[in-house]
Amino acid sequence: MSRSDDIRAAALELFTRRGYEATTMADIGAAVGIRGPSLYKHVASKQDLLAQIMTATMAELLALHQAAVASSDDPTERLRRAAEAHVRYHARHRLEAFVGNREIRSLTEPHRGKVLALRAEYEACFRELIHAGVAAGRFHVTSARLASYAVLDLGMGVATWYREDRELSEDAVVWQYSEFTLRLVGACQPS
Amino acid sequence: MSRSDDIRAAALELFTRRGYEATTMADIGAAVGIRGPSLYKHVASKQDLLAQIMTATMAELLALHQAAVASSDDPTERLRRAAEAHVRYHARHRLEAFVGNREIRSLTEPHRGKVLALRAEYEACFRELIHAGVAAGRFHVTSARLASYAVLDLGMGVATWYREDRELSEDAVVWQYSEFTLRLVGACQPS
DNA sequence: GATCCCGGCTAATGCCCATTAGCCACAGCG
DNA sequence: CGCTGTGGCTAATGGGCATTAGCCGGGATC
Repeated sequence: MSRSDDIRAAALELFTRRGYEATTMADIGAAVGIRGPSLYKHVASKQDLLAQIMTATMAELLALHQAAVASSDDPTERLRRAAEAHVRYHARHRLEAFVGNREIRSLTEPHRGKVLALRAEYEACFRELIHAGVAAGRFHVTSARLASYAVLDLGMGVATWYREDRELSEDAVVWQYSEFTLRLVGACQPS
Repeated sequence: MSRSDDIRAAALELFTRRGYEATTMADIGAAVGIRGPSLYKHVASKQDLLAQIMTATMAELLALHQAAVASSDDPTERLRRAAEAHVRYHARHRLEAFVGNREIRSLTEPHRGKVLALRAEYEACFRELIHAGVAAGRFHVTSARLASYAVLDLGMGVATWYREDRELSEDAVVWQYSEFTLRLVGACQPS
């Protein structure tokens, strides 16, 4: 289904640049070289397009997170890898991440609940990771909740300003930001 | 002009919750107890409402920043105060900050340029602050640009999740987050 | 008391949009 | 060669929206 994929990609691009509400089916059609109504031969609705993008994004993010934290038992190392996965995803798939974060309010109810649940689960994972580090005396923060918000927000910020063609490589950003994360939770000695 | 202020406040609330595109003039009118068309006795247009909100927000943020950094010569103290002002604004005026960050793409051209210029100026201030600290050997980051993005994103994140009625007081968030900022740039010894 | 204007209202206006209906070309298959 | 299904098109449907026009009550001003 190359056509459907093209359409999803075009929609993603437009949702990112203009927002869901400001994007019309005609716009999406034009981006793949057909008229608006023809899109309905490939997708159920505009809303469905958004739902597909957002659920796939959250599922992928969660899967990457699970894989990252499964690779170590050390709290610091687990958080580092989780932060790396988080930042790398937000850099590499910045369109998906951007839309995933900003268009939740445009999702209608059967889907919004699911996406919010996945997001809450993701947030809880980070909070738990930080909590474990604090309990082990490895991190030093007064509020694990606040620290987890901070760490998550760092990644989301990457999705807003990162561009592939800058002087900053993906690896550079990932490395720096996971360093920021560890400093933030007080896991690092100053180098 | 209490009425105009009420309208701006209602628009701000709705733009935050539903987004600019998804908010109708009728919605805004209903929020202040009148019909949509009657709003035009008080405001020029929906777009003008957004422009007023966004330019006022950026101007206020910049003014607070200037006041904060003017109060010290020490790089660490200047960054701390700038971060405090940044976070405090994003907590106390979270609606304004939220809309200011998310609806830039809904602003049409005469205004968007101005708001983007103000925002660029604000970002440059932080970058300069961090650069100065690095030059003085007080901060330790490989990229002042990256660090400034991180610091700014932290504040913007606050505007997305902060609520006045939580267990976390404004001061608690401000203090924690400015601590995060200083740790992030490597200005803190681990305590 | 007449006038004026402020701030409401309802009813257009003109447009845009998502989605549906119904048509057609054509490619692959029998 | 005919059939069928795929994927395009245009036209219609039904609705919503920002904005404008034009009306009106009522309080302030003279």
